[in-house]
Amino acid sequence: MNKIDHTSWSRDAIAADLERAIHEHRLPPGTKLGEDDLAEAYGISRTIVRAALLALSHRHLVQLRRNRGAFVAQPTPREAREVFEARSLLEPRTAHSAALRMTEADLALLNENIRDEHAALDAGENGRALLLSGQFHLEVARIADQTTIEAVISELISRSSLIIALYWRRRAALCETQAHHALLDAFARKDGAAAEELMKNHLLDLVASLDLRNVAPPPASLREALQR
Amino acid sequence: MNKIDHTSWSRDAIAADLERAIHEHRLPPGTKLGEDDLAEAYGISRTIVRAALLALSHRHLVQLRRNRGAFVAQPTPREAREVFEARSLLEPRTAHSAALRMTEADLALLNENIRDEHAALDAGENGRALLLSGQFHLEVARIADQTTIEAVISELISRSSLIIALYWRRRAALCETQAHHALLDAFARKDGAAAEELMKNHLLDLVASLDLRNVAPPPASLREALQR
DNA sequence: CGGGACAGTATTGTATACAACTTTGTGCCC
DNA sequence: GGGCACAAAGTTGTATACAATACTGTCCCG
Repeated sequence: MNKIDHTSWSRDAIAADLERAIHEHRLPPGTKLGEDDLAEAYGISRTIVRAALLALSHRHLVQLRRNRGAFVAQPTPREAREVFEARSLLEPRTAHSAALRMTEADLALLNENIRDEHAALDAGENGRALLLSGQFHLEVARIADQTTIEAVISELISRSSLIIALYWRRRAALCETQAHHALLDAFARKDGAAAEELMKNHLLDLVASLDLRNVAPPPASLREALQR
Repeated sequence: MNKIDHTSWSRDAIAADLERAIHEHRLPPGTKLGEDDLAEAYGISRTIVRAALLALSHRHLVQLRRNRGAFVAQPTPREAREVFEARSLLEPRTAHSAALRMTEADLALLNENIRDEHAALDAGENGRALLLSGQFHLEVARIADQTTIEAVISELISRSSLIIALYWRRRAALCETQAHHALLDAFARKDGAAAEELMKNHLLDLVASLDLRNVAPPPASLREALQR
């Protein structure tokens, strides 16, 4: 693997870099993240890589298996349901708060985000579109000015990206940006109740677009499958 | 510091041990957690201590300051409000679900928990009582069978303990166990709506019992105070 | 030819050595 | 005596060496 150009990677920088790659589906669920590989790729020692992997494991993006290594997490159907259950408890009310606090600058930012997402979709950059879609939700939490809830939602969004990688059914990504457009309208009107309802339905639509029948997620490797 | 007897402490065991000590207020907010001290106390090298501290920092129980060390976190009044805001979004609905799924064994467990809490209070073991009070809330999430939400609540409860250490006003701890008793009644009746409402009010009471006027939390040390 | 034991290889787990930084103490100069 | 520069001590940050464990391939035996 080529060395990634960067003067000096910190633990957090590496964790963020990996999280982004996971979020964009460049590192699909089950991918092994070898310590030596990563250390060489980033040009540092395993010490920092280990710390970054530990950080990602606390966000449930990486599964650590003792003496076996780190793997990009593979949420089960149950975990997938739970993640969206949690999001539906947090995000609608957060959208409500955000609507009431919305400024012109915030609206412009969200609008730009939607535009970029469209552009990414048109260019066939699905990973980037997914990342931007997540950023939209995160931005809403930021606008609601709830740092703590924002941190929780941030993790849930990243996990949602893994869930989508495993269980996405429809290819119709249009509904995504449309829902965001509708939310933006409600935000522009500072209509908290409408934003709350739209967010709630948006999340329900997302879950509905998943195929969570009890098919086991693809194993990390053929070997893994044989061990069961 | 004396060496704590244990054949071999793992990273998670140390993190759990420290978290418990923080939860019970044996390690008050601002306490410096020196790596050498902990390594000697647990009879292991700094490597594992660092990993445990990193884990705790991800739960916002420990604040890591580069080149300065690890300190038991000192939530700001704002953070305190946000933590209870998050709890009030998650816990009432979770209590609702729990009520519908409640079994006799669950009821017995919760009942025992309340009894222990009473006993601890009578014995003047306030730290232990606080830990048990937190466990009650965590147990509810477990009964609701929502692992993901349970993990989030677990962190919020631990942080709440730090908040209470810093901002607790009333000494009247009676309301605590009374609220838990009322919840238990609703659970026994499998009355989800009542449980949801009781939990909501219980959390509101908790916030109301805090003094979150913008007094800065006590500094980690005299030195810290002078630096500002 | 199949299966199991075993050795070799590769990867992770832990401890430790050293570097970098912060803090603390001392002394000089004004 | 106050303040600044500098030196010393202590603590954290990072890399690396070694130990422990898991994986892979080979050989031997039935």
